[in-house]
Amino acid sequence: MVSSEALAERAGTTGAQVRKDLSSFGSFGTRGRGYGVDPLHARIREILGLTRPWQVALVGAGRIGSALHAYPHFRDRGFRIVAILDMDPAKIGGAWEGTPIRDVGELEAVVGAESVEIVILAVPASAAQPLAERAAAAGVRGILNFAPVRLRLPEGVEVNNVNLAVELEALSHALSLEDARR
Amino acid sequence: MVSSEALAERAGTTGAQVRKDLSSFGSFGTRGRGYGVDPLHARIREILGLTRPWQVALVGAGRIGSALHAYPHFRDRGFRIVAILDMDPAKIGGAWEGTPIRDVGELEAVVGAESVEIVILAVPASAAQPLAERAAAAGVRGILNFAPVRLRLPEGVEVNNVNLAVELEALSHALSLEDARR
DNA sequence: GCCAGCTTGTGAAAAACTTCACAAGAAAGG
DNA sequence: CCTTTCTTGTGAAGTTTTTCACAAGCTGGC
Repeated sequence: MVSSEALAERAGTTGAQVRKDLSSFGSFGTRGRGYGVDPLHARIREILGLTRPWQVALVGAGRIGSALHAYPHFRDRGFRIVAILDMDPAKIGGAWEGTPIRDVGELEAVVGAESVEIVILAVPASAAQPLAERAAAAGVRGILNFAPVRLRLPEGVEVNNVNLAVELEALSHALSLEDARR
Repeated sequence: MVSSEALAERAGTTGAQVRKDLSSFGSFGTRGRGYGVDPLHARIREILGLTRPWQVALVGAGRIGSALHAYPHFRDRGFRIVAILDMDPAKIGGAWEGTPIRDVGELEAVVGAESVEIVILAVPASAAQPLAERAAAAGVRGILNFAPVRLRLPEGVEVNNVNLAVELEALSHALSLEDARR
């Protein structure tokens, strides 16, 4: 068992916050005892939609793509990278750990054939928008976008942006504030 | 010139929000016209602390480290990766684009010699906490942490976490919600 | 020089989120 | 079986953030 307070300490928040958040998905704690770790874990996996695997295509076989492909926590949580696409002829025809790198021109075909629901976009900023549009048109439901552009896509396509420069800039801002306070 | 509404559209928010946010740093728009692009850009760089370069050490020369080192937008914004550290003897002694890869045992020495203020931590989860502590003790002020652990550090050290698995999980959650609505 | 048309900056209102605080319930020990 | 101890779940209070709405102010044209 684990208490809301113990969870809060690990997550960097308060017990009340943890309880409020969890209670919005139903009440599965036990008063006086806390939350059972296994049931809680199972429930969170359910809430996050991790109880079934997701078919993922990796678009962009550059350095970021390479890092993401090797990232063990994706596979752990049921994200299956079923295809890798790139536009560089030097890379097309190669393979990463058995998964072939295919021509990005085949995007639509791959999405259809492999029932791809999520695309990880790890391409240069200039290539991102058209590729995202093609993926969306081909039926992809979610895009994890590493390109530093805000994608404009039709309603119904979920986009999650990761902008590495912004993360460093946030640090820079925080440190500058410190400096200014002195 | 650019209006708050135009900025808002690009950023995915509202004009009122943009104006409130900007006004908290002083008023540098012109009524009836909007904001001058160049002054606005300069002011934001100032606010983010990007008017001077930051000395950065990259700890972890794996795939993520490699992607980050090659990421052009860091250098663009004044983040100078002045040192690369790793624990793998096969990598130590090598170099990336002229920057030598050094033994992570030299962390403290490097931080001192190069006046490193920011560390990018791109190491496995198990190695992150001790390395973060060492960096903090050596005088590093900010850490950009890619390891999926919550670092516990003394007050005054800024930490910014990037958790790639969480980003995909957020997508998964959003798509599951859609499914549930049907 | 004045009027018309825009757009900022900002109080006030509304909404969202967090914290407080405590009744309700569960378990362990006697 | 009763009492003590602990921790959840949740209304209410408090705080923060966002939206609304409009006076203030700039610019261009006449």
